[in-house]
Amino acid sequence: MPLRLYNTLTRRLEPFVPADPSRVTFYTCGPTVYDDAHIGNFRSFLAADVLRRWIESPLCELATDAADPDNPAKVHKGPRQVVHVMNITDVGHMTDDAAGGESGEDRMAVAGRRLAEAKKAGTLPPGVDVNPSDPYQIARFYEARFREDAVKLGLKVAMDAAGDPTLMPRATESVPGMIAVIGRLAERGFAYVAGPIGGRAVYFDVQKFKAYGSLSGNTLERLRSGAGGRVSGVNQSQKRHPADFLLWKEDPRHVMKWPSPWGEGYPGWHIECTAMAASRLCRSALRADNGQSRLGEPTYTEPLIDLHSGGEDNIFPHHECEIAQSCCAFNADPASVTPQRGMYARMWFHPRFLLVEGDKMSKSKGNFYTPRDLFEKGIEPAAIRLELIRTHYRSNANFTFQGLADSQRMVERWRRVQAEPSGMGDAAAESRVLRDFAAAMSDDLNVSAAIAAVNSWASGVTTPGAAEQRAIQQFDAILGVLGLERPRSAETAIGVFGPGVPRDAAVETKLIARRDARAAKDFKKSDAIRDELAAMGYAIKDLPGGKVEVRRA
RNA sequence: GGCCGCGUGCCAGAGUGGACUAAUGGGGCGGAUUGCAAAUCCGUUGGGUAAAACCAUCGUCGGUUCGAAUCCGACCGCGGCCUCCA
Repeated sequence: MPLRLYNTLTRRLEPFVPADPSRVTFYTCGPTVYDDAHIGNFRSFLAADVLRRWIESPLCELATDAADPDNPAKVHKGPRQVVHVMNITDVGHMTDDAAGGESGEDRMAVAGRRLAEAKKAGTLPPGVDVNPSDPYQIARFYEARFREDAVKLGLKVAMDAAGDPTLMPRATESVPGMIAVIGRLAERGFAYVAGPIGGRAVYFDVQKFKAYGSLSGNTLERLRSGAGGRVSGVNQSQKRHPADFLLWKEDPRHVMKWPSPWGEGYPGWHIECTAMAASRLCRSALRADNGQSRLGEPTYTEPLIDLHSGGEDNIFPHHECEIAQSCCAFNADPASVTPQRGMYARMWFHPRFLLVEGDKMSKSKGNFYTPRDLFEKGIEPAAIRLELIRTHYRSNANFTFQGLADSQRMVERWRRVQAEPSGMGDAAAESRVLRDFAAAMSDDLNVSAAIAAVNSWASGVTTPGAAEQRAIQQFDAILGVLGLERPRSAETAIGVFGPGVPRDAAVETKLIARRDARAAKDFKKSDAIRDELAAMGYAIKDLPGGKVEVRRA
């Protein structure tokens, strides 16, 4: 069965039919780097990662004819490569949303102030030396932390980018490409310049693009009325339509600025993705490297890329604007572009938000976690990854500590299937579970059902053999949990201190006393010691060989 | 205020007209194992019965249908967007 996905653009389940099934192009809107990414950000990046891994899997089949998707003669079985690009947004966009990104404070400056305070308070991690008044240093600092977290959680694009940096391009290094695209939009009459010299703004003219609104289900009329009283002031009054969005802002005093035909300033929020996606995934449309950029002729009648993803909040305005500016820069006839013929990307993939313990995640509620927070608690990356991917991407997932514990146990169970030495192996069961797994994944990436298939198969495996190890390896190529880094336990003469549990001499003393009591068959005493440890917040487990594992209860 | 999505058992979470007696995992309960635990393995987990029959159940109320967790309507609750956000 070929892969079907829910396409936000058409609001339908559709077969995924890339231009070239052996080389699929995929762009994911990546992180902003003025703070650490949190688990909600990672849920959406991980959903994209699972999708990418599934398309690369030999188990995945793709239709090659949208009109006849189930025809076995028109199915692509591989081998297949996915070129997956995820950008780094290191241009500091503005805090003041109501004015359309032209006023307020630069987010990178806000981050700098926060870092400066942390530096003063001495709460920066040891070994960190970052100058809080240099926006580039701030961006690189958070970017490095993001890459580290991403690799720990098995984000393949981050692992690949270690060898090929062009897979995770930086917005600040893609400005010439953005300027080229803006220039083309102005040339073709889709953009206009407003405001006085010294404070000019280039806007995209939404009324010139008929299909504007089709991704988010908006119309220009509704956008105009919905804008209401919230859009006011000088920036709005110089626009031709309230939904017109900023492409370039002239502002010579801005913290990050570049020269352009419209004066020294900074790019708008949406243009960076168009430039980076085109220059890395569709080089005939735009080549932009190291300050040189060259646009191809605007002769496209087909989408530039196969697949585009981002969090659900990106649907409007970000992706809506990205579609508009991309089609108007590259398509032969932007007026004839329709959702059914594909706009800029063939398939639009939007994972939903993550809740925490049933609540919206927010700093004020104290339910706001980064992967780092969880690593520090001794929770291993595999458990976090599984917890974040095991709910269907189009539902609001609920992150809970109970769920994290469930995920941890599942991972351990799979490890046993993978690791335990061999029996005969059951090739029939293997082919059955591979088929069920593939059917679930191909059905709009139903990871829960796929995991259910793995679990019911795994519970029937008593003596794993070659067939079982082969199967679990194929599943994990997609789920991506078994190969992740595991936190090490600290081992002493008697204790094995689990992840996140510091070695403690008082605990050691009690363990020794307990061992002696058990040797003397004084179980009353040994049980009392176990209770004391429980009161201190530790759970213990006797290991073969006499050592005792110590974990947090 | 406008637009969109969701609501499943103790919890998480699949299931979108008949095989739902609701997948799967966790938790609970019983058993094996253990000095006792933990971990692991086996069984069980709406009510009812010896077993059945029967009754109840997928936010609430109503409707469509021979048949509804699934389709339609209203209401309630939650989430998203309506130029910060994954």
